[in-house]
Amino acid sequence: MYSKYVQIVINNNSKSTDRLYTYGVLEQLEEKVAVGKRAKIEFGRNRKTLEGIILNVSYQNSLEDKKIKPVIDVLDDEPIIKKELIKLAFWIRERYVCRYIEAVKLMFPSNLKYEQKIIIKLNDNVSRLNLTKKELKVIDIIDNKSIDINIIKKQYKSNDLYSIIDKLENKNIINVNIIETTGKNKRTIKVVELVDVRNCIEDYKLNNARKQFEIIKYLLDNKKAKLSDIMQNLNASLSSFKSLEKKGFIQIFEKSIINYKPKKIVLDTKKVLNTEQLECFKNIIDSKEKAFLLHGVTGSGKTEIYMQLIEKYLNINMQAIVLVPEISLTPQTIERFEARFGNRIAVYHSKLTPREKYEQWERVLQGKADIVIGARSALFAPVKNLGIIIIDEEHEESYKSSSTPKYDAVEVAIKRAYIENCKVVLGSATPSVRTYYLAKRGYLKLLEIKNRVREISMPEIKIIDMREELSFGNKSFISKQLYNDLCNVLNRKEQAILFLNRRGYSNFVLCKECGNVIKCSKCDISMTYHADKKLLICHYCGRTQKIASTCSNCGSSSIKQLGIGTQQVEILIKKLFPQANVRRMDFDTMTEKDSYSKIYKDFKKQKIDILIGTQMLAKGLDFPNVTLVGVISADTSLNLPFYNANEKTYQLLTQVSGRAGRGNKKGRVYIQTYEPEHFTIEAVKDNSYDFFINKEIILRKEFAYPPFIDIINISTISKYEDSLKKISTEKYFKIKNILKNLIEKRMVLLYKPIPNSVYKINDEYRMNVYIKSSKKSTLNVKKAVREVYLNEDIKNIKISINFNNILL
DNA sequence: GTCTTATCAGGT
DNA sequence: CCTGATAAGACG
Repeated sequence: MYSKYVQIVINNNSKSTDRLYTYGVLEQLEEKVAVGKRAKIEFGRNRKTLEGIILNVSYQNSLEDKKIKPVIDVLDDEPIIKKELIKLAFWIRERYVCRYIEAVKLMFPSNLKYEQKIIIKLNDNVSRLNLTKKELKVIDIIDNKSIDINIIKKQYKSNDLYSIIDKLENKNIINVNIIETTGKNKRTIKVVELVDVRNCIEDYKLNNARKQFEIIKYLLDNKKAKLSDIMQNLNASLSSFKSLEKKGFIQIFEKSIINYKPKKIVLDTKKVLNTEQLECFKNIIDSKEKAFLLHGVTGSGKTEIYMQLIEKYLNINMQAIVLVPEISLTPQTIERFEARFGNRIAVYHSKLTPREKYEQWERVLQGKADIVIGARSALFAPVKNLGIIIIDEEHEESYKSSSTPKYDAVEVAIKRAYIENCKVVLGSATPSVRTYYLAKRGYLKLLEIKNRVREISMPEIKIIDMREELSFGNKSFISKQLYNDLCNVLNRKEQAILFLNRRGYSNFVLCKECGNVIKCSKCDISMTYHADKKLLICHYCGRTQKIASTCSNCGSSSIKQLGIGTQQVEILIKKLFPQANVRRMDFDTMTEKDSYSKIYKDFKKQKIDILIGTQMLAKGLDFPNVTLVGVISADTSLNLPFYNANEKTYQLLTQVSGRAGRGNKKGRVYIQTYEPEHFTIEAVKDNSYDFFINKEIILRKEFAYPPFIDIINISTISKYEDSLKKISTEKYFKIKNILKNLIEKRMVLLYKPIPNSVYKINDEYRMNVYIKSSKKSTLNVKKAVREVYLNEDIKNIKISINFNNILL
């Protein structure tokens, strides 16, 4: 009966449909079906047809034909996911323990969705005679309106609704209408074209219709025009057009437009690579290896290497994907690429509307763009002939997805490169421990650039022991040395950056009498005082509340602000240097769309003397006149309770230090800390990545942390604390039982469910189970996690599975 | 995701 | 023995 079969994943997200279903292909669709296209199918006893994505086509099948339903229609003319990306999706499903559909959905924009709605309408003049009780009940619910069947379902609770609907339809009492949305919601405009020129002028009927005649005249001049334009110019109404169309004079049709206006671009010429750069470039082009780690100090000209690599592949008709951290995806970055490569660039980032995302995606699919630049999701761009993937600042946290599947774009990029047989280059001045270790083990080829491009020396880094400051009687959070040098910088009309990784005014507000700390009512976390708004703000959920003058717990008025934030630094610095122009750049001052570029421009024009901010300004800012960088406190980051706290601190401090001395003047960096002897701080001071990484790798091995083992974390999240505790314990024992053998053999360490470091966030509680697993056992652990946490329905509880990822 | 069937408590 | 609520299972 069927000559072909397709394996389909159904586009719905539920525990038991996480598998492939076989459908048969009838003769009339034989030519149309293909891997990567979407298909319209019937499923179960659903009235609606559903959408599925064809992941495989075969000629044989083990099931009997009579048990197989046919594909109703094929929804795409061309595949929307190419085979290689399907392969990648399968890999993602295994690696990050998610469902097929969750992995497959990464590959195409979310608004590309086929859906059906069933709308019921009561016919006119219905007689209520001879109807059953149930039929009357349904009619009462419909109540003279057009209504979605789901709304009826909610009110009419028994399960025979569809048979009642059928009866009512047969009795001609109601009208059942199925409405399809294809999701191909391109932006369209209506265009009017004159089709029958000779007839229209002479046609007598037009003499009475003045407006219609005007329209014809207008079209005689213009031939084709936008409907909205004519309507505006002639003040005509739609009905005039409709009747002209009926008479056959004009034709109205929809034309899709893409909101992509090619800009005028001043092309930039390429720079000459120096010896070190050239060697890296050649290494990547010539070697047989696919994956490279480009470890180059800040200012070593990695971007120029990327550009020339891209050019190389464009010249042989291949395309490139460039991933940059979300935070660096600024107009400046894009302009830099446009200046080199012109308009054939597609940009992906999280601030695009669904439709804009779709448009960018489609440009790539249709081969209208050769370079895709974007945050992590750009990795899945439907590039046809992929030549190279570049990941800049590969150590950045933003490459790890925070929604399911919680993939790591760096790992996935390497996988994609192997599947598509293309190159992948990971670049960083401070490679992550994971990546560096991969290179050390030979999975990546390590390329190093030790010198800055323009023979600018690295900044001088001074560590300031804040304990000493205290013993000298300096209770302020600005050390004497930093203060003095700030004065010097201002005198020399140079610029300074002060860095503190905590926004707001103070860290928390405490009552000195009873020790009560003001916490967010919805989250289990202390509120941060914001001096500018005079409000307490929760940094987890954004909730605000007024600060009271007395303690809500004991009524005492000795309320104290503890811990410093950027706002407090701003206030102090303005007090210390009233003549200087001081500005702050953090999440709170970035409320408006162009605030970033505003501060950026002002700083560049040297309208700002001292810029204070959070990690936002640690990345990528390149200002030649900045000669001083001050890190107010290195300890906040160093003492975070994560196994990668050292790594993150090293990266952050190195990045922020790199902001100093990028011009001809020598830069200086002051790092204030209470732990100057910490090896991370020492490594930053000596600018020695090698020293840091070797020590850190030893520590990771000793304490059994990634990359030596895998950590899988399962977060259970719920509004209902009691059932959360119950379920998380139940699940824990269940998985403990499955993994019994591995635990006994000490291949797997399973920890009891513990409350998340911030137990309550936005009124939801979180419990975490951590599993440490030897690399050999990881597959088995993942299998068990899938069985216990993914294949069972858990009421009112959300599950989040994280693989080698740090949570909150 | 949607629908059907099984099961059980509670009521007639 | 009926009813309603809820959990479990199947869909190709």
